[in-house]
Amino acid sequence: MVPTRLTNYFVKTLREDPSDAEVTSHRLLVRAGYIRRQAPGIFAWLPLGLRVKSKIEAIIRDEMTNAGAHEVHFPALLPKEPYEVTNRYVEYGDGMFRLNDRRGAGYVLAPTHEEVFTLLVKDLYNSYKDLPLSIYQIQDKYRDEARPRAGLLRGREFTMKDAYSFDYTDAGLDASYQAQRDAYERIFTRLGLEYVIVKADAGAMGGSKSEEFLHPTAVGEDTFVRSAGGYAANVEAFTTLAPPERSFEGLTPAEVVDTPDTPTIATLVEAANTVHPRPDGTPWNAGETLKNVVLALTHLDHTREIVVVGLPGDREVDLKRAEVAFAPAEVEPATDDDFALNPGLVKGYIGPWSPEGAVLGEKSSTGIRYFVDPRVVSGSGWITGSNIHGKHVFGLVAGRDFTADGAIEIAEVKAGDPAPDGSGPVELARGMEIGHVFQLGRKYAEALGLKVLDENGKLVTVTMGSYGIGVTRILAIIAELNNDDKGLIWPAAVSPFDVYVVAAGRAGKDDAIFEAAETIVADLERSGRSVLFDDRPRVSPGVKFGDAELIGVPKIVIVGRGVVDGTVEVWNRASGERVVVAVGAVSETV
RNA sequence: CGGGGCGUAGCUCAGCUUGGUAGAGCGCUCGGUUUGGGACCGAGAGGUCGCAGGUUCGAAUCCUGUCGCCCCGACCA
Repeated sequence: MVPTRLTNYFVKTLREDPSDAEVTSHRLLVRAGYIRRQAPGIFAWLPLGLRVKSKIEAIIRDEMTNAGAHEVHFPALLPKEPYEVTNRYVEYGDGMFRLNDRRGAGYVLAPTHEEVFTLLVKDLYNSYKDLPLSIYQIQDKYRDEARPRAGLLRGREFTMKDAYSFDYTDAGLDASYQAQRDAYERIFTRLGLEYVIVKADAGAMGGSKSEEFLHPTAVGEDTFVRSAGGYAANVEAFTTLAPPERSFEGLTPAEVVDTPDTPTIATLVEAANTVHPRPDGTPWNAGETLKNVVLALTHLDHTREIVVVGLPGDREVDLKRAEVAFAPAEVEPATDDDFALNPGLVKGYIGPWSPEGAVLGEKSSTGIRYFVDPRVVSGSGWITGSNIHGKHVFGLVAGRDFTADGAIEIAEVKAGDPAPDGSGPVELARGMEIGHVFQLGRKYAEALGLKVLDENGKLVTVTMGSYGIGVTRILAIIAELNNDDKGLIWPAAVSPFDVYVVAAGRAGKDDAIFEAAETIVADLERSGRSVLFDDRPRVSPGVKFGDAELIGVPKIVIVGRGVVDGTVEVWNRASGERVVVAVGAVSETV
């Protein structure tokens, strides 16, 4: 092996932080000469960056092989037709880069590759005997993000390992899914990345099961919940633990009460305690009111529908959860125009019931669909609007006085809410998605006609899984996690080089230092270590030490003034510890 | 798409309020001194001040427009 010498390696470190980088990983990767920005969210990779990326990819490949998956490689540039068949050409919206060739034919820069993987298998396989199959690639993906940010953490071009499994039975899919999931656990462990496996929303993609691997970090973009008892879920996938239903026995009848000037929950609670205190004297609280929120859904066919959702007054609507609950429709708060078009809704005093009868629900006077939070169980009593301006109704009981068109998970999740599996209260945390395993089911195979003959000679549709890992995002997260005020500190598993050798002397005067350094570098290379050698002849030691720290190779060998005594220093980048070692003993010490 | 900030040398920035022939530090080239924590001296190279209009005898500076970038939010299989 030929050692890599700084005198002719393609790397330049920057003395100051680049002005357009704010996040630590972005700042250091640019400063230390790993990447350069080309356009927002698009980066060029320099030799150091490529080496780290290759290390990560090698670990992924290794574990993909262990999981029985085979590597293939698709183009990033693909014809648009497969994406039209599954309708993703439209559904992906502005997020997809689209372009035309010279004849006007449509192409896309692939945001993900489900379609072409499916078609490839369809092209080659016809029999259940060929299944199961897992294939993967490591390829650049293109997504025209509305706002790329934080350097590599959310780019428009990024490297992803995407794997796809093909089975002809549901049990087979479960096994393939589990194999990938296990491989992910091994990969993230080898990379030294903490992760939480959370239940993810699977609805929109038509699949049955989905889990995300989140790395818990404050810079994360996803909010998830977890309990001490081991439950973890994306907030979109969190399900509410509903209280038990109660009998109507002994419940007082509903009562309309004057509550002027109480358009908000806070004013309502205050008024309730004044004008209609609870018989036993304990104060009413916001959680006992039923807040009815008007939402506007835009369906795929662009029709607009007004719906009302009832939830405890101490909860806000979480629009992300709402999007999932109403998918594929888009959700937004109702506008003044919506209210104008629905005079049956008395703003500030909306409720499912009125003295004249039901106001909300498909079968009510308005016909507006009405959904409730799962906490609104049969037998629960509420303070809510009476659809008369300035009046609320007390003791309105679900199941007795009103019914809804269904329960819906739309309320915000709060710290302390009980986990649905009974494992205790949950806490909220931030995380960054680093992997996603997904049972796609038969959606793509169905759309693209991927079928095989089974044991009985019957055509069956194949069931699929897709499994992604964000390679470049992982690189950024590792950088984000491993640094100090001097620069990067790579874990050995992904460091661009195993050892960094500094010749701390001046060529021409300290030739013994350079000769000793050459010997050490050769020894290290012979022992199988990759070496980055700072052999710059006339650079002062301070600059060399600074660059060594910035670049972040975990083991640094300083060949300098100790050479006269036949010693050098082995410097641990992470701990800062330096130990003196005989020149001949370096390769067994580091 | 909404809010904020910024575009001046390779990099980081000053200059703009109050218009008058474009600056600093770092980096780069040449010569010399220096070498265990980002040395120093001397001599250089390098910028149509994002772009386009306008005001003015004169615009980096004032006005209008436009493009781009960064951050926050919305959005994000």
